[in-house]
Amino acid sequence: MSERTDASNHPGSPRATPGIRARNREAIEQEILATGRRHLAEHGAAALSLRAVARDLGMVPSALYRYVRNRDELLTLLIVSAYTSLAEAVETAHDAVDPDDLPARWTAVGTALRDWALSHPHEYSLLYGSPVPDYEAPAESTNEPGTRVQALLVRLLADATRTGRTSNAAATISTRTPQLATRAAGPLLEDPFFEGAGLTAETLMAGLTAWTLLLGAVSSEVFHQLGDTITDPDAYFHYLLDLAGALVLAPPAPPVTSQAHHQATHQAQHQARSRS
Amino acid sequence: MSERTDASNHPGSPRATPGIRARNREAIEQEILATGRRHLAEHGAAALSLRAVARDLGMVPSALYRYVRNRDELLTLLIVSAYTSLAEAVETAHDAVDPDDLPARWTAVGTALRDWALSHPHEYSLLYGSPVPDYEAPAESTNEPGTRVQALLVRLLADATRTGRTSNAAATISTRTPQLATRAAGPLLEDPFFEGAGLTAETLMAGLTAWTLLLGAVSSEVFHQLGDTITDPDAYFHYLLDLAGALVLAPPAPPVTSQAHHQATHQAQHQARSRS
DNA sequence: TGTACATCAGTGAACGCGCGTTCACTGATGTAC
DNA sequence: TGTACATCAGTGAACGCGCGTTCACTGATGTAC
Repeated sequence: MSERTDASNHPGSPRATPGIRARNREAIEQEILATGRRHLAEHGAAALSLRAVARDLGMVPSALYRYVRNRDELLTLLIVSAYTSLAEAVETAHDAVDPDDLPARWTAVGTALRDWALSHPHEYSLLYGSPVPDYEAPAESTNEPGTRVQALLVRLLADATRTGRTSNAAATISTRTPQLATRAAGPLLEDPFFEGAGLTAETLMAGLTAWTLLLGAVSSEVFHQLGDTITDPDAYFHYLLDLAGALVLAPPAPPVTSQAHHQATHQAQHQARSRS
Repeated sequence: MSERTDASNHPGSPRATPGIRARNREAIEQEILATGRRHLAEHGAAALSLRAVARDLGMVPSALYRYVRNRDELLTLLIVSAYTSLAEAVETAHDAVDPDDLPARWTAVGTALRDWALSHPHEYSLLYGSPVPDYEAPAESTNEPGTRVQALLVRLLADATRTGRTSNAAATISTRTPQLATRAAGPLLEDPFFEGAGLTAETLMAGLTAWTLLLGAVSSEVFHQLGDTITDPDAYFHYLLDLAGALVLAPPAPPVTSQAHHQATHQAQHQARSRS
């Protein structure tokens, strides 16, 4: 094999050995993605055009077709890239936190999501805004990166369930909640995505509520639907985030005497038992 | 004046008396709006074009400029029209319900909003989805129709506050909520839109939470973000709607003995007093 | 090591499309006297 | 009542723009023998 590659070195060629074409190809694929991302960030998905990207790369438009089947495929690549960027931001924030502090994990996820959205508004729109007309993302390339954040939250729910630190706030404030939860969440619990996490219907639905509230809060801010009346978006967001977290997770143990701590733990375990 | 109009009837003209031009003008303005709406509904805002609308009307494109300054103005008209259509749907549903049954009013508003959104997805996207690129809605024409639904909800909150039927669920499930509420809602309470409703910071923020949750639920459904895992969107929506309502309104008096009803009323009034 | 061929990246021209907007114009409708 | 003029709706042609995509091509890179 190495002989092959040596042999491919024509005399006088100053370039490195293995697959000069393959190298260039990968480099250019990266450049295409990068300028695609830039265009997306600056002008939004609707204005994304193969011609414009080619222009920016100093290429003729038709050249792009060596790398991409058509405009839709470029869009798909960018969607995957955006999901990945978001997921990495969120996972990094999440992993920087004491894994045993469940509310802190929720807060980290929520704030990271919001920060990412505010600094990548067009990407956020592409992922969680109105669908791009006449485009449908192919599930096979989009599903996995598109659910990493949710998967993280399912792990959080699973940890909470396992250690008896889920909240039953929803049932507390609305007596009709449990039956509605069972009806809505029943089939979901058998979905591979949730199966194995050991969630109850109530916990799953509380989690979905928190997620919906989080996305709603971020969307209303990114899409400028708050009007100019909301003067302190930070406070508004953290109110919602705190409330959403409280729907899912039991309140954190207050800084207390060891005896009170004992009680809290006991209570949590009791909850866990009565749930199974 | 009637002489004038009579005089304008040329001999042989079969048309009615007052302002044949004015009549035609209004009729055509309506037609433009109607076909604009149709295009919006069928292809979405991004695909809305003056030329296409003109084509559908059997006119030459330049003719539209007699009625509309440019494309953006048409878009503005359609936005106002969509807001109005939504508001009318919601108000009708709301007014069909016993005004003293606060939870029923909330449910009516929520379901009407969802139904309207599901049957007008592109209009909903235009109002509550990602912003249209390079377009900013002029506040002066958009503000009033764009806040009718929220105004309705503020009235609901005001009624609840006045009769002591607000919920303090948020404070119950998260102890940090009240201070966060004060911080976030403080300036808002002085906004003319909320002033005079007599809301507390907590109630206002609970209302905003409910609204965010409602929009989040509807958006996730209209924008197909639920994935195919959610098999029963009705149940999912009603779970969220019920929960959102319970954040704002005290639980409805159960069907009880008159004595228990007495107690409930007493308790509600106590709440109302302790709040002021 | 050298030669013949295959592969591949990128070019340049062209296709057909739809868009918003301007402009000088015609002919009907309305108005003043 | 009749005439002269003003207003207005709608026409038709044109401007300049950008888009996605196809196609035959050149020349460099890689491969088989």
